[in-house]
Amino acid sequence: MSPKVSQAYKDEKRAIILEGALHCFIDKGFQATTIDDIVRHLGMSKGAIYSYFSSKEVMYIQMADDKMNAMVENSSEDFKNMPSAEDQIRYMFDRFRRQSLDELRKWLAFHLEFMLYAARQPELTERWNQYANKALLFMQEIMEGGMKTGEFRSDLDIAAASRLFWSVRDGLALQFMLSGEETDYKSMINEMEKKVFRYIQG
Amino acid sequence: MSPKVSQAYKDEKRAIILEGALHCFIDKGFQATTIDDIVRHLGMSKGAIYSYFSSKEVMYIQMADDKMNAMVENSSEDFKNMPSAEDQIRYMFDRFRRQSLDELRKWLAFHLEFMLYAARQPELTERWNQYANKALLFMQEIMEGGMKTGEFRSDLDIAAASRLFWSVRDGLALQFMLSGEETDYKSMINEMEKKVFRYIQG
Amino acid sequence: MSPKVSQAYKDEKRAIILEGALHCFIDKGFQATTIDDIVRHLGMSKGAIYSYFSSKEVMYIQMADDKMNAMVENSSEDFKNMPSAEDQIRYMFDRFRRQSLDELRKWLAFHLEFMLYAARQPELTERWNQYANKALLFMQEIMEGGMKTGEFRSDLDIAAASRLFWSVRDGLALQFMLSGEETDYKSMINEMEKKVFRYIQG
Amino acid sequence: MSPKVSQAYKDEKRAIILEGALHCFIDKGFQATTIDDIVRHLGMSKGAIYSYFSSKEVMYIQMADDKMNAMVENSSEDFKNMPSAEDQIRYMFDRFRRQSLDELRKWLAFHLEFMLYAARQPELTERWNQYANKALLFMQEIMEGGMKTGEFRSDLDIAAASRLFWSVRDGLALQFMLSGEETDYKSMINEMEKKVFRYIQG
DNA sequence: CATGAATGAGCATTCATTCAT
DNA sequence: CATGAATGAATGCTCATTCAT
Repeated sequence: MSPKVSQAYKDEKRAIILEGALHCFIDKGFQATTIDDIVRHLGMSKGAIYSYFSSKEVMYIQMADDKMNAMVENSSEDFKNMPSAEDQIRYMFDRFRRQSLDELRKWLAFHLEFMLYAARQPELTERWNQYANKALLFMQEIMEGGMKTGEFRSDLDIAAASRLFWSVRDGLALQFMLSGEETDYKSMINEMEKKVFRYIQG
Repeated sequence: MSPKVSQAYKDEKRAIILEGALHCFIDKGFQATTIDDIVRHLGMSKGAIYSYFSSKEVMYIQMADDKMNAMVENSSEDFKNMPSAEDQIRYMFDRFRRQSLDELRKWLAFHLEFMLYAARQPELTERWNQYANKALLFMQEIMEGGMKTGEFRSDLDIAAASRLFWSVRDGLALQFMLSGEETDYKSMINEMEKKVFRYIQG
Repeated sequence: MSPKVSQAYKDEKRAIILEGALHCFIDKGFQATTIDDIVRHLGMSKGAIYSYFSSKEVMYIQMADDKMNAMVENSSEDFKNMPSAEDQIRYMFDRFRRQSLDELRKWLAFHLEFMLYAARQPELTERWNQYANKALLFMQEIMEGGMKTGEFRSDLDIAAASRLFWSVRDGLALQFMLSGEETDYKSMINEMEKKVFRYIQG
Repeated sequence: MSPKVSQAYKDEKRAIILEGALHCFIDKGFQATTIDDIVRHLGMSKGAIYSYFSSKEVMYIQMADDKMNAMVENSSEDFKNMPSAEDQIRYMFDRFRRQSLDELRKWLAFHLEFMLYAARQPELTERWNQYANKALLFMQEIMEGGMKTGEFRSDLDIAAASRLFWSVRDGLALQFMLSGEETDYKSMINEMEKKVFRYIQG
């Protein structure tokens, strides 16, 4: 498997490495994962990995970037034919509900570890903030839509409501990070959904 | 057969070490902090530290334990002469408000890093859950009190409300972990306070 | 049964590779130059290079060999129609003068690095010595010529004088390896030229 | 062997490490010497070495610095009671003669390798030039003394003569770097000595 | 034949922990 | 008891060389 491989091949390999590394990072954490762990998991040579990523950190950042972007982009796609803002927000809650606690925990562990990592490196903090803003704007646009159609109360503070939405989502996830039953989690999402709608619909 | 050093001396020294290590862990994170960092910060010998704690990890766990216990205990103390449940909860919000964003961020970074660390070690996960339950119970007791005095609505699901309280608190903190202004943070606490009371008072 | 590629083509390619590698070795040194540096500089594939040279070391040795031989051969060529020994030696000094300090430094760096490299490998030491002897003989022949024509003093110790010539040349170059002005260098060559002639002409 | 060791102990250990590393660097060259080589040669742990020197490069530079300074300083010491400039210069030649070819070769290999290394790093080039200047000044002072006492010819260009002295010394050493007999080397030093004196005494 | 992706031994450096003094 | 020098396994990364396509 060697020379003159297609760009598609390279892209795929790159994705495979990222996926394998992600698996390890989720399993043991970024700092605790060694390159050898990744090598072992992927059954690939060290050199191969380093020919696609110049450092463990670059891999990590790239991975976080991809994940962060995917989150907002995936939603946008599904929203194409949802005219109602309420539907859009209910869809978001559905997505939360669809994710199993197990998945949630892995996702959150990765997410939080990267946040802590970013908190100690100015240029990453900046990137993180851009992502956070993207998520906030995404919500604000939905809410703006809802206000225009009269679905939501007219005196809604969009910025605050958007923050509240994510804050509720993050807080909830954090509560169930280390313990809790799937059913309790789902029912709390329902509870939160009600509260959020009570708040934005007045 | 002299007592050599008193127990009090030992306890104090132990506390000093823990405090110095905490400073470093907050500053750079647990994994990134080296024993030499702590030694340098404390102006103490490596051997001294190792005679009080058998490993860096033991120090970390002990420290987290102390912090977690202190949190609930401190509140309990102040609650002695607060008969009203509403006052007690408002007091909690006051404590959140009194903490500067800067302090919050440091506190949260330590808190989250330890949570991630605990998530990967079963025996620590257990300990963490005990703490989380303690915090939940603490809130539940307050709410129970509020229901008895009629301050809160009678059909309140105490367990859910308690979870909601902490969830709101955590979510809020997370929102402001990497960016955001002090004033925005404070006003969101106020907003959350209103929402929480609307929820528990019906 | 086609000749595929002609020998001439191969020789040319070989020369191109050697030239490109030389550029890199002079720039960064042998050990510090990676095959990738050479590949990048030549715009050629790794495989191509390895099909002409079995290792980086072989390339290096070949290159040094070529350079060493070229040095003496070039001179011999130009000497064809110089009957006077004095002219021949003056011509050598002219060649030194014509080389800019910048060129000299690059040339010397390569030369010295190879010498150090050779010093640690018996078979290369041998080869180096053959070259050194060639250079000495080359000078001795000139001087012998000069003695026959009576240009140089009759009691000249040819071997010593030849060593002295190269020793003067090397020492001078070494003096200016890391610093010094072009003009100082040139004037010292002149000075040395005078001294050498005073010595050999008596 | 451990805590609260004296400064003398540390200095000694530092010197031992430097000496051991020098041995390896001379043997295999700086780049080719691995930390493990040094560890093996010294029978010491890697950590111990790194607690005295922060990197292999720092060790190398320190070592070169020491050697370069030692050269001039040693001579200065011996010159205290040598009133005649001629004696001083003859003493220098004696020192050259006293050094065996074997020692010379090792010394020169280290010297040249460091020079090549320095040539590629601006801040080291600077340091090297300072040393070279020191050596030049050292000679110039001797010659100045000789002119004052009338030992040397009055129209001597001190700067040029000083350069010539070192240039002769370096060129000679280079000639014998890879081959040559001890006796030839010694007799060429004698020859050079004569030439130098003929030059400076007129 | 040419290509360049893959290999993996090798390297400099770090750091938690130990233990001689 | 306290000290801090010593240890050495572990880690991230490099690069000459190979060989499947």
